[in-house]
Order: sequence, then C-alpha cells, then structure tokens
Amino acid sequence: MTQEEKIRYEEMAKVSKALAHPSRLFIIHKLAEQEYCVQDLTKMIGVDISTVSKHLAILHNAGIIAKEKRGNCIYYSLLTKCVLNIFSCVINVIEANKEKINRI
Amino acid sequence: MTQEEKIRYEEMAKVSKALAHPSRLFIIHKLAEQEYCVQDLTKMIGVDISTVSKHLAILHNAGIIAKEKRGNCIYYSLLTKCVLNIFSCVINVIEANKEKINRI
DNA sequence: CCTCTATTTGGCTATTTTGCCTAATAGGCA
DNA sequence: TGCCTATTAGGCAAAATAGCCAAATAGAGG
Repeated sequence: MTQEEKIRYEEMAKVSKALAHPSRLFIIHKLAEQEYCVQDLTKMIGVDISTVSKHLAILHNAGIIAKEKRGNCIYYSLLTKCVLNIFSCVINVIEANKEKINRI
Repeated sequence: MTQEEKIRYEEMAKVSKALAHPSRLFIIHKLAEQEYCVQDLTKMIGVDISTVSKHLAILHNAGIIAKEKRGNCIYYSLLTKCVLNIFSCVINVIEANKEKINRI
C-alpha cells in the first residue's frame, strides 16, 4: 500500500465510520424521508439529546447530511442520496447470511 | 425506535462496522480483483500477520468475504459484490466534500 | 509420525468511541 | 433587554477497537 493509497483509504474509512452505528443508520433512514431537527430525532431514538447532537455532528462532518437553521430549529437533511444504496447492500449481506444459516 | 427496529439497525451496524477501517477497505478492494491468502495481503498492507488475520475474521464474520482452504493456504474472496457500490458512494461523498471546500 | 508452513488465538496496552450530565451558546420573541 | 427554547461543548467513565508479540493449532507432505 503506497502512502497515497493509505491516505485514500483513511479518507474512505472516515466516511464509512460515520455509518457504523445503529443510531446513525436510523438517523440516515429517517432523513431520507424528510428533514428533522435534533429534538425530533431524539424522541424517536430515545437517548440523551446531547448524544444525538454528537451523532449528527459526525454525519455532518463526514459530509453525509446538511444542516439549516430555520426559525427556532436546526433542520438536518440527507445530502448524498446514494448512501441509501449502502443500506440496500448491507441488507443484501444480512439476507445472504440468513439464507446460509437456514441452509445448514 | 421499536425493539424490532433496534435489533435491525444493530445488525446493519455490524456489517457497516466491518467496513469502517482503512485496511479492511483495502482488503475488500483487492479481493474484488482476485482471491488472496493472509500472507499475500499482509505483504501488501504491511502490518503484523495476526492483525490481518483478525481483519479478515471480522469481514468473514460479517458475511462479506468467503474463505476456502486449498493446498497449504486459506484463500479469501469477495462474497457480496455489491459492497463495491459502497465504495463508489463513499467516493462520491468525498468528492462532493472537496468540491464544497474548493467553492469556498 | 514428524516437521514445517500458514493461520488463528490469547493476552496485553494504547487509542478511540459512546453516552451521560452539566454548563455554555445562539438566537427568537415578548 | 431579558427570558426561553434549541443545540452544542466539555468533562468524565465505561466499553469497544486496534495492533503487537508469543503461543497454539491445523494440516500438508515427506
């Protein structure tokens, strides 16, 4: 692995890491439907609001979601729709695993 | 988030987590071309062989790669080609981020 | 059966991530 | 201006992850 490649894969891992948490996957799934502010998501997830805020910061920092202040709230929305492809692939992998288990 | 949803997102996170490391992304990229055994990958990555073995175990456990013993070696190969879609999406996100930075 | 090679496992430390609580900040609105 | 709501930041402890070394295991091949 060359130095250049190393940097490239680290960059990619940064984005991948942003997806590697159940709450953040949930958030992405929700934001794919419509925008929400921190409180909305907090109610749905059921953890401390500061925790949700940090998850959103991670996703925003990775360039996956957008934030926009309007009125009293900050609305978050999905920036790159293609992350939904990741969802379907991850689901593919899970289904394939289950099939394999069932075959045994 | 219902209990059912929670379990579902945790399952998905397990697969996502398997992708969230530069060496593992590199491994996936290489295995997309052809199968390799632990030593081969170790030489390419340049970390301890036990570390590579553990990365491979994580990917295998997530159901992303297959292993097959043949002769003296255990050959690993990519099981679910669609993870390559994840690559292209991650690259999309990175490119979009760079464009945004350049615009400023 | 013995040896040798390839891989995995266990143990350990360092680092990173998570999530809560409390406090700070930002900005809308009376 | 001053209050009030929404969000973020800082600090801390618990948990998870990464990577090395040394030891164990598996099994091919003489």
